[in-house]
Amino acid sequence: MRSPAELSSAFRESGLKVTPQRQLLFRLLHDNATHPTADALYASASQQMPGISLRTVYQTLTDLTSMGELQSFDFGNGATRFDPNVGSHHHVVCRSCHEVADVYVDAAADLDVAGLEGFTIDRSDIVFHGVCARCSATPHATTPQPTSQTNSPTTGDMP
Amino acid sequence: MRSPAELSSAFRESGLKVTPQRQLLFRLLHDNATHPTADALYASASQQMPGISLRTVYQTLTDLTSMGELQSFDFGNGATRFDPNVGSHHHVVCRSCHEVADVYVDAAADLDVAGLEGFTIDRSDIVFHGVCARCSATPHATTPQPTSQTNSPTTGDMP
DNA sequence: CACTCTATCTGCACATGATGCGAACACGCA
DNA sequence: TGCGTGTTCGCATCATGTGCAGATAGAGTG
Repeated sequence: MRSPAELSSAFRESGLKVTPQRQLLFRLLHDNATHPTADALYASASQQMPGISLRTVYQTLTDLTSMGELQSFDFGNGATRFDPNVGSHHHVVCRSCHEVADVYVDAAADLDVAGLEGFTIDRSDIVFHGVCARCSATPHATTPQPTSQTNSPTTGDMP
Repeated sequence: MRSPAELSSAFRESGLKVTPQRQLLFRLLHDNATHPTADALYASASQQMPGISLRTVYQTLTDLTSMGELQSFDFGNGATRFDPNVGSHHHVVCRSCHEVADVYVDAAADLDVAGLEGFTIDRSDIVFHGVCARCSATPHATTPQPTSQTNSPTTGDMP
């Protein structure tokens, strides 16, 4: 997504208002690579602006998503996750702590697929499920932390 | 998943009981390519066995999934979908009617991926989003129907 | 066939994520 | 400063799932 300043301009130009709540969310989302849930953003926002409504967070996320400034994903862990990275990329999800990281798949657009007859495709999502380095070291880790990745790359197709 | 008869034997051999409810669900799921939700199965089951509990449907689906007889997927449409096809395959989802179809992706296991450092991957899901033939013809179709696909194949990578 | 043990079924309460609605509020322009 | 309309907020509501406990009924045994 664009910077908070650019978004503010874009909102005003579209006749939308730039409220403190929206500005706060712009800042919290900009360059945010943690793929936060609405609830996580609400928690962060509440620290800087006690009293902000969860409803407003949802509303703003929905608006930004429909404006194309955010992408939303559901990895089956109960809550929708939002990603300000709207470029072409895919994801890897830790099945232990549910941390999400961006991955880049070469030739993802050139896959040879059987069974698409009749469908007009406009988006392809590839999601890798596995265990992150931290959870591999601490089997029962549950608290996601910011970016941190290290060794032992591995890939496979198990379904 | 295996046939109702095979599942019944397998259940008994494992000390699990073969109840009419389970047998009904075995039948409803066998060779079922519609990727039903728990609620959809409950609706089907209720017709043949009025009084069956939604709780029992959920329980049985969970059991079959943990036994490896079913795969479960969440495509972000609100409800988990179940698939008796436990072989290696992927999916295409209609963004209009939410119909789900199986697709087969060549070389899905050989993708060249950047960003997996630190992760140990055990499963890769590829989901194509688009519009099915029926919804292309009838823009506002909302009622999923059994299998039916035809022309105009198209693929892309838009995110 | 009756008996018994125990897995299962069922109904309801509850948890969580998300949305609809209406009144009060405040951004942005004149 | 004043006004109009888009926003915010809080609460009710919906939907998918899960936890719990008593009633029920497989399935092996005598």
